[in-house]
Amino acid sequence: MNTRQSEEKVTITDIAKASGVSKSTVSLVLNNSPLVRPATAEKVRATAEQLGYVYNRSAANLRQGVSNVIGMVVNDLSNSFFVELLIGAERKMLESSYITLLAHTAEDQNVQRQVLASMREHKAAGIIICPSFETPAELVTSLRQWGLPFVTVMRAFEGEETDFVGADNYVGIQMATQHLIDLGHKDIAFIGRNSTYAVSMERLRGYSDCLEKNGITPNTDWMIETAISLAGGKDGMSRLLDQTHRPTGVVCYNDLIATGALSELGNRGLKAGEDMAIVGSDGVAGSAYCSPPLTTLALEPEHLGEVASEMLLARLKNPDAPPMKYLLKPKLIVRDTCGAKRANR
Amino acid sequence: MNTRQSEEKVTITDIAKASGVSKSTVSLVLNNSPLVRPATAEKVRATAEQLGYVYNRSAANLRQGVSNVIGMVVNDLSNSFFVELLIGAERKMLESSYITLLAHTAEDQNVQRQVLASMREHKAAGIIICPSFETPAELVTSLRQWGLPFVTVMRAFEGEETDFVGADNYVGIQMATQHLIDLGHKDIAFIGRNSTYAVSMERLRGYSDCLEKNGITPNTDWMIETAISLAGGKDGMSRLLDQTHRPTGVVCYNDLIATGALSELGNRGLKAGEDMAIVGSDGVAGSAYCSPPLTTLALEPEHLGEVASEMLLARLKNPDAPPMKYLLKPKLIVRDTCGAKRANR
DNA sequence: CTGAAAGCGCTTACAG
DNA sequence: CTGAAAGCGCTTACAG
Repeated sequence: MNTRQSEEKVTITDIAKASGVSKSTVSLVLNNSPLVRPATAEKVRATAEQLGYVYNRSAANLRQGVSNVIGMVVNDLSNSFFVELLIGAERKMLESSYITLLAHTAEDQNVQRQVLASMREHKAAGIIICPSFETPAELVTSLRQWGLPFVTVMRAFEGEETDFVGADNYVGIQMATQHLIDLGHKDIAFIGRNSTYAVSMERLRGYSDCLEKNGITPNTDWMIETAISLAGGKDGMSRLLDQTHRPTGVVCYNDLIATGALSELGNRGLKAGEDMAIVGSDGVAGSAYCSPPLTTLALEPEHLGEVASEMLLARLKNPDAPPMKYLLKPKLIVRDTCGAKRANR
Repeated sequence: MNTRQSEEKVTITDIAKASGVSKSTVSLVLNNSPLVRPATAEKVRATAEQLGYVYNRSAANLRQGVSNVIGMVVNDLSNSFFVELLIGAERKMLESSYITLLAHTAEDQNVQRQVLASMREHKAAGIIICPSFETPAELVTSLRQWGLPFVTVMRAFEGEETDFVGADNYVGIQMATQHLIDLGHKDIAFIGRNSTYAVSMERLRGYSDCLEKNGITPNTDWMIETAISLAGGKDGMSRLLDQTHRPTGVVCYNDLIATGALSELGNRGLKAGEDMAIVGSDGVAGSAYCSPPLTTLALEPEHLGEVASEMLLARLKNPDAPPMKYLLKPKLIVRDTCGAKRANR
């Protein structure tokens, strides 16, 4: 790269002059159009390089009416599940020469509104959104009206058919619950009930239905309402352990809750997998390094992120295709906190 | 918002016509210029709203030569330290009405080069960068040549005076090591040596110097080289425990390593804080929920992220100010893995 | 305080 | 395969 010229801004007009072709041809070359003779293209590219040319995306965006940025709206980056999802999605986008405009809403509706508006102003080509708590279904209407393609991740909008990537929460939690039952547990609690949050209710229902299917009457005292966080998990376990009649097993809403619960167990000198069986959900990278290693459900967040990107890319190519859905079927990862390995000895 | 009109794209020209002023005035109003009479501004704003106007940033960027996006280049999102840093930085930027273009390099030089080039094309107003492993100092030259303001986070460039936000690694690790020595340990190992990585060498030096200052001869067999990851920590601890002469305390490069080490300890039926004293570094949110809770160094990643944003914002306001530095002094957080609480009983 | 005019750097039909 | 021309929607001096 020639350092001197790169200081002054060089445009396609300069390249055109220097290489003896028209602006149009330069533009075509820059966009890898097959219309240009290879020899010409090569010459143009060499000139661009030599002049220290930098493509100006703002100009292209203005002209074309869209940009090559993809908005990524994430509700909770303090949960590694969403971080891993973000990593997968971002990597895939980069491979397709898009770049990610990130916004962390921290479950705040106002922030979500603000960033979405900003992404619209930036002429984002599309949006991947993990909606924050209690996002009204009208958001879907707005996004459509704006002509902004989007795929929804993990949290579906009630009554709306949108492109969606998620996991089968109901089936997953049933597998987790059944696993505990198969190990001989009858007194099983659930930590992470959150009535304002559809996914929580879905998982709770999976837990509850599974108990009933096995002839066990669900105990509402054991459906612990907490914040979805490490602190919430710890607090939830604490409240559970303070009850006079303790359960022997616990299904946790997710790995964050499970990790917090494990921590409280340790504080009380109790051992997961021996004194109490614990199962999480999500299969976050850290779950394998809990002490003891956490039995959980693999939801493959990074994979889900990649799928979300691919789906959005497909949507951009084909705006009128029918709504797409990807529902991952969780797999049980048996590690130590459920006690299965001990039981097998 | 009027739904019908928002479908066709309305521009400032439309607003100008509809409200009986010139384009210039509309532009001034949109940018909150004090030059416009309040009554006029109000009228213009109402018209804009009514027509369903959407500001077109691409046009503004083209005209102004810069955008309102800030590039955030992060080396390792699988380390919560950087995630928390990102959260802090992003929130601060949003408050200042910037929006974050995120790139995760996953310690890959090629990806880093690619995303930086892309951010340049997008006319990013500035960059916050946590450089990936072995980033050559020439990157600084490029960035300067490009006229792209940036602040470097955590990893400084050797021989380059750049705006920098980081922590005093040397002093921090000495505090951690001294804490173990004060608890009576003499045989202290270090997990997370990585000779290609300056921060690791800095922390290793803090550990080593602290031992010597206390009349203890450092044992190179106990300076465990590993990947900086959960797996690396687990593996490092495993190799340490396989040695015939085991240490009684371990200083870990960071919380990721410490968490992995804790996990291996648990697998072997050993208890941190009793059979082996462990200290981490970084003070990631999850460190409080390890089992047992991790004694570590508070580096306040979220705060560092905020500081990085503020520093970049200051730099944008004042391009010619001398280089700025922020070096956080770590604080020791005593929890359970060091055994101090037991010792005090 | 407000308006008329120029121009930022691209892309895209349209000719040839 | 290549060129001339128009225009995307803003902002910014410059007048008044």
